[in-house]
Amino acid sequence: MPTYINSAFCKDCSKKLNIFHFLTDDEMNFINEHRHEVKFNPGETIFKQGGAFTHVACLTSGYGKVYIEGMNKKNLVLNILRPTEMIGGPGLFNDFRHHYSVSAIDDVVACFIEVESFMEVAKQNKEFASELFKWINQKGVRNFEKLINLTQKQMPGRIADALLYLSNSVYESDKFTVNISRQDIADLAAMSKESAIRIIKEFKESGFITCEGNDFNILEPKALHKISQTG
Amino acid sequence: MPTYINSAFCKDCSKKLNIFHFLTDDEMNFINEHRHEVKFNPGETIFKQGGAFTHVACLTSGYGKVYIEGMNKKNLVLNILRPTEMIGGPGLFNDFRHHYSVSAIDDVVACFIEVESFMEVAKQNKEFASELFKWINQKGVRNFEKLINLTQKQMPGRIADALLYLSNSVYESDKFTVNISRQDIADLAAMSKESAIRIIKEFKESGFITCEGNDFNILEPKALHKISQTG
DNA sequence: AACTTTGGTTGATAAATGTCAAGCAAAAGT
DNA sequence: ACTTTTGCTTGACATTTATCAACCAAAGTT
Repeated sequence: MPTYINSAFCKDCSKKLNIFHFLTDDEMNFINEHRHEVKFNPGETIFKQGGAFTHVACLTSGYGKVYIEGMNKKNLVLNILRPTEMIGGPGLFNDFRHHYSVSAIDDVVACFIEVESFMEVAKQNKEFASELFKWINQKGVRNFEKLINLTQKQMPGRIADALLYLSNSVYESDKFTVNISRQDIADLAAMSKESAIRIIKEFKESGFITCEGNDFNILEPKALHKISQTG
Repeated sequence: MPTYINSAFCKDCSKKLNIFHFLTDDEMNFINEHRHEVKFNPGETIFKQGGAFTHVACLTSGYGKVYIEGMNKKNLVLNILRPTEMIGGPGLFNDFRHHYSVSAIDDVVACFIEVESFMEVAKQNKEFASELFKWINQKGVRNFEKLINLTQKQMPGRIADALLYLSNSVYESDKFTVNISRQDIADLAAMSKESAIRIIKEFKESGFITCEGNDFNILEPKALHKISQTG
């Protein structure tokens, strides 16, 4: 089983990433020449917090977990990545270090683009640069929301947010089977694993959701929204 | 007393802002033609969260408070601005709304630059664009740190962070007199006013700081650092 | 001078949350 | 088939933190 492949052409995958929409054919080819693909096994580290920011990456298949390694070995999960999502971070154009880690949840294929080439294109192409600004700032808005959610809501509100996030943005269905652990859900909502389990149980008993093992079903999304709003 | 003035020339103030270092004279003049200054009284709103992002601003004198208006009328103070600092936010190149509010702490003069002109220069000048990317991502890193500090430290660690921030980054001295309220300090550390007061009292009793009213003196910065590290 | 308002402080209490320990079930290894 | 490990779950408990109420002092008002 090869861990280094270069099967797909950039253009195919980039169709789904609107950040690449404004590239010319030449620029697309340039990017294509400065990229490579890597396969990861479940649990393996794709980006390591503190490490050198040498490449931007793009998940072409599989799920990934983006998390900040915080204090006392505690992680804060920022988001769950699906194909096809780009992975960057605030080290770009800055200190060129990774400020979060990314690990493979299941079998993952990631496409790595050399950061110099990526930035060169960003400097050449104004539209691309604008999209990049937009992309970075969208992440920024999401982090603001996370800051408020995690500091001003109590546990039921935070778990409601986490479940709605998984349902709406990750698995895109009311019914979904998670491939992340309870600890990951807890790290998404910034609480202890035990507390997360207890709140999920409460939601189950209230009839807002069903949950057998890793199978979730959001029965009353409106109720969860309300809990999220209330705090 | 005029509230609309246009006294200073852009170039003077921009010397201190390294983001403007790479502008040509023409670009500088262009910015200069598309800016205006406004005076604010203490407490007045400079940027309003949710409002249209029509201008980037720069504090030319006085102190400002950047805060997210969260749930249940609770605010989260992101940082305290001093002259000469630029104010933007993740609405730029994105949805062109403000995602935080900014208010004047004391008498403030702010210089507003039209966002279209600002972006035009960013698209023209690659070096400026790079600096802008860097600036935005530096804010992003700081927000990551805030996310960890506020979700993974308990109150003493968070107050230690707040005091060190005020000492090192805002008033730039071990001895300083705050012009913000106890509530603001609490909002900086994401806790209730009463809790903030209590922790400050504990630090006083431990001999780490002195504090009479608004006069603070950091006696043992190392002790505060340790508390910040421990959580 | 008397009154009101505002921000700061304190104590008592209740609520929220984490920690610890134990138990359980499924999966993995031998 | 047995053991071991791993992740999930639950209960009891301790700690952290917010809330509420009262009080105080300074500053502003009448």
